Amino acid sequence: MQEKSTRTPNADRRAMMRKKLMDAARSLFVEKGFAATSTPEIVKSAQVTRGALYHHFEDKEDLFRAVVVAEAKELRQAIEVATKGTIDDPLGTGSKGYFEAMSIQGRAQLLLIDGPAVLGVQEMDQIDAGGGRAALRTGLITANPDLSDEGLEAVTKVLSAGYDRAALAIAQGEAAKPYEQAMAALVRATIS
Amino acid sequence: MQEKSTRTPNADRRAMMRKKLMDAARSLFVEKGFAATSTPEIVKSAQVTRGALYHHFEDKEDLFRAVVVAEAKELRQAIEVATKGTIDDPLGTGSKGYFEAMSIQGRAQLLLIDGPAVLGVQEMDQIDAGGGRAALRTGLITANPDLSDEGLEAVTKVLSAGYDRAALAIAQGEAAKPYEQAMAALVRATIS
DNA sequence: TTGCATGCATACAGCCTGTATGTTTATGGA
DNA sequence: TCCATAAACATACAGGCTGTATGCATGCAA
Repeated sequence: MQEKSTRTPNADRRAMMRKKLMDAARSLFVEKGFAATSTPEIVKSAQVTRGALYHHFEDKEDLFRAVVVAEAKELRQAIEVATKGTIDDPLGTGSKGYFEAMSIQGRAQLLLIDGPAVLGVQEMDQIDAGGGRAALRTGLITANPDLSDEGLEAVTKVLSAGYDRAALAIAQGEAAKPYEQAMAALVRATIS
Repeated sequence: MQEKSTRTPNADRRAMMRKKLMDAARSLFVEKGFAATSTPEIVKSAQVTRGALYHHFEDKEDLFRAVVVAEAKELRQAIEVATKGTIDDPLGTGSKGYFEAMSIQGRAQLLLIDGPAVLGVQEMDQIDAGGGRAALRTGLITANPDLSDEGLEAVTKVLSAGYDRAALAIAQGEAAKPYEQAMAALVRATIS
């Protein structure tokens, strides 16, 4: 009479189930895209039932959102760690950190392609808040405090877009170096 | 031996039906996105039946592809027209033409967000071939023939990504000028 | 211990997609 | 002109997916 000795407190249980679903979902979303991934597939991969999924998430999109938010958070933290305590060339360091963090399998697809399409550009902007773009902006300002405040936001956004496209190209198998150099040159030109 | 039928069954009729479906589809895709648009909605809006849709297009994705390809073609032609016969500052002219062409309602969403998500980054790259990016590259080379051939492709891509993000931001209601200036500055820095 | 809330599984209704099948219309040869 | 045929389009159907409703079990608090 082996009682259920695995009496996991509800809070842990909840976190574990969410993680299990999010991991399975992430994997499938990356592999086949959001639209082509069905909830039956996800729960089968996670070895639970759709009841669990819809208990923990509002709907399929909400699960996707959770995956993307977690991904954005990891990216943000990776950049933070990389740039933490760097005194000289924070832009170069941050750039390196960004490319490295974005080389994680599926991350570019999730954050740059499916995210905007499924959640919308506006919401993805929110989710990204404080991510690479913010670091880039402070880096630019630090390197050249004279940068006009007026256009700074726009410059930051388009440069950040360059970084994103570079990361995506690299994720698709293109060589990294030309892109790293291209972005470095653009940033250098911007702050001088 | 049944030889190849050379008959041309009502070509005009065919073109008109395709256009009617593509127009209705474009409108709904822009309004609600690809995934949230159903084929019953599309054909209702076009005042035909799903039979017509599936007669002219393989599936919903194929219809979307047709819409996107047409959109990309219009963009390309608009840029061509704008830059045609410009002697000085072809980059500035092309830039202006690009932004103007990208201000068409829904175009940025279709080409920059839904396109890559639905058709994939690779295929969108094909579809865009000869579009703004090609014009940008030749413009860069013309302005400064010394640009290293090695990294030119990468530079072109990240700059092009900047243009795209700028166009998207403008399409979302942000002011155009800061973005136009930011891109002009980046391009200037690149060719000098 | 008891009653309730939470966690999860099962069942169901509605919609959507793609295909198969039927009907009309136009075309080009006889 | 008329007919055979392929294209154009409409209708019907099968399977799958989403989200919700419902039911049972388990942890928790009183």
